[in-house]
Amino acid sequence: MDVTSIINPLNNAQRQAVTAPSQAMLVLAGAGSGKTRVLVHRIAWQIQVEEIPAHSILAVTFTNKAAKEMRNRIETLLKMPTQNLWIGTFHGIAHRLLRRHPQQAKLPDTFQVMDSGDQLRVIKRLINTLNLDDTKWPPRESQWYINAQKDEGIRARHMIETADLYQRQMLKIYKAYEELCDRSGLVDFAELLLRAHELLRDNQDILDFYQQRFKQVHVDEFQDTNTIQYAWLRLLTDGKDNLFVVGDDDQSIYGWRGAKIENIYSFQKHYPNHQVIKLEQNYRSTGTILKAANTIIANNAGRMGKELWTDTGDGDPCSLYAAFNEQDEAYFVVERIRAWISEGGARSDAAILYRSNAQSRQFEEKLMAAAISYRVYGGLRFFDRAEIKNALAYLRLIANRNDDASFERIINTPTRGIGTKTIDDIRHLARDQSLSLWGAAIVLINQRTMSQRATNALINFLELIKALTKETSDLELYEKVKFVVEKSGLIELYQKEKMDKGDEKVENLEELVNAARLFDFDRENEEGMSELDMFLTHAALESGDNQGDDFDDCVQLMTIHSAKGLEFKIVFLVGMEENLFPSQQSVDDVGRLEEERRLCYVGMTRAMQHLYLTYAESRRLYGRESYPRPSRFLREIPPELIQEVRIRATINHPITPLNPIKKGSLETTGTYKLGQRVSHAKFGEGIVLQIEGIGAQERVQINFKAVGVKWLMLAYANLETLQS
DNA sequence: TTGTTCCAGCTTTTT
DNA sequence: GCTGGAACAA
Repeated sequence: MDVTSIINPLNNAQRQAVTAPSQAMLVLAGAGSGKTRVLVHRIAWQIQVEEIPAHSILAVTFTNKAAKEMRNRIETLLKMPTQNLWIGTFHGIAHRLLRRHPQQAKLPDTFQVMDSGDQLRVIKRLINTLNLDDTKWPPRESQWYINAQKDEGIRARHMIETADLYQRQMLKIYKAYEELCDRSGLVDFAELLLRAHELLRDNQDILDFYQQRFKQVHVDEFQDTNTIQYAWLRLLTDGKDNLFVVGDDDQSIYGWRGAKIENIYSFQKHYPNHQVIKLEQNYRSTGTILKAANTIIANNAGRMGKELWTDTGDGDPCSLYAAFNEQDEAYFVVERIRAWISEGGARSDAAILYRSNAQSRQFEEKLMAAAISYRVYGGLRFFDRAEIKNALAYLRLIANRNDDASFERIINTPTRGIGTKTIDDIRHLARDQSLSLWGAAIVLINQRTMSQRATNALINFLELIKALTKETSDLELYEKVKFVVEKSGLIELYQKEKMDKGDEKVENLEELVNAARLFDFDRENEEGMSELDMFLTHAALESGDNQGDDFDDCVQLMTIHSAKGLEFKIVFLVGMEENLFPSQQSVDDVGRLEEERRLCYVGMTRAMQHLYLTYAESRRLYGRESYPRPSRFLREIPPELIQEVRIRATINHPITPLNPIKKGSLETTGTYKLGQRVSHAKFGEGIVLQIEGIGAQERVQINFKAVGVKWLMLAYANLETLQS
């Protein structure tokens, strides 16, 4: 048997992980250390060497992209297709289980998946129906609350009503929401996971079946799992020590949405026979970048402990640019990118990473002005567009009449004379009699209590849906979509739209038809599902790539969060300012601050060859000028790894009376550097945090061990420098 | 029904 | 200070 292709490309630690006998395993994989490679080769090893049938292997990821990439790489390595191998996202796998066992999961077999936008709309409606003031009980907050409960495995019926008004109200909404979802056959993302967990927990035969089927379970990005995901994994692997997880506690940046870094510690408790392997050799970045990142992350407490290293040399120092303002910052970055391109660098190898999306604008403007093509990640995805969601809502109503979310969405889109009054009546009747909106509409018509006009309009709508259902029943999927898009009146609606947007929407609808035509059933084949159901599920679970075309060579703009897992030759980490990064809302809480620091670590380790850090001394934020201090993370980088870029001579400093002295500049004086340890006769030992002013006005800010942070006039302070 | 005005909100995001 | 959504007027 030829195993050299599986083994040869691996270093020692990787090889150890890949070839280990079946057992619980925790692979702590640092950034750029070949995490995916280990997973891919491990699975290939099990199939080819340990002769575990592919259908007995499960691999779970968080994103569709990661799942796809993993499957492709395994197929390339093994030189064979792997349809039997279960690789998918937590949500995708959970969905598959629910489709296979709808009765045991207590779901109608027409159930549909609802994305978070749908969920929000449903909750918004619900709050209105409950006659609650939605300014006092914002739908977003309720949505967050409900999902947080579900992520912890808590159902409304598990909760005890307390005296707390907030809790009582949230519980009321949660309850009503659960009822509505059950009635409509709607399943949100968190529900997929929770149901799948309950399915296994409450049906011993099903649990036995899958426990026996899956000889090996692999998990990618384990540090991002939440409570219910981990509980589900434990059920599947209960008593079998066959859970292989790969993760990096230092790259846990999704705590705010329920990810439990603690799962890594729990894993070690729950699987006492586990083995830990650390992957610390980095194949991406220069030694300098790694050193800087290592030093920063070392400030976090409670780490598993890892230090990245490389044998490819130090490379250039990291560059730091103190911009005058956010305009100057963007100007600087674009100039550097221009230089990079003129030296033969590819645009797509350059990335601008920021903490929050709002920061992208200056860079877009400057790039546009410089005629450098760029792509901003994280906008609306294809299946999230309103026109697409409308078309899908028609299709969903065809597939499941009780889908209230879709019913509401399209009952008057395009407008067909069904007003708020009629819709309100339907809603209340539905709620009073526990009917779906569709059912309530029929009752309402039969009651003959509405005006003739409203009744006719409503009848027309119901007839339209019935007609669409009937006339498309024998059509191919793409013909169905085409028929619905045209006959629903959506095309017509958008054609009439005056602004330039209308054409685009029509094009998108045509693109939807095309997507249906290209939809690959074999790949997605799930037993018991119609083509339409499969397509709708695909739309909900994979809202389309916001990935740019790989063909386009353009500069990449994205948040640091969305850059996780990617790498670029040259990276600009911009807006390195207090209250922006770390975010204002995270500075008061140690845990959240540490997550920001991990985010910084993630951002820095995206860079392969060169890392630029920039901050602005003045920034317009929310319409007001602010004078932020440089990010504390900058101070955590050893100064010798940083080279400050100064092109200030070419930039005119407008005179701003508010900012007479340069605040928070990181430039070094002759004697003192940031991070320099000093000693003061009265205050004792401390560390230089900031330096400002010139000559006799020169002041330093020092964090004294004994007395805290103080500003001192350098001329009088008589500081003594200490070795660090 | 459409266009206008007003007002809150303002990290990060995948499924 | 800008944006998106909701409320309002015509």
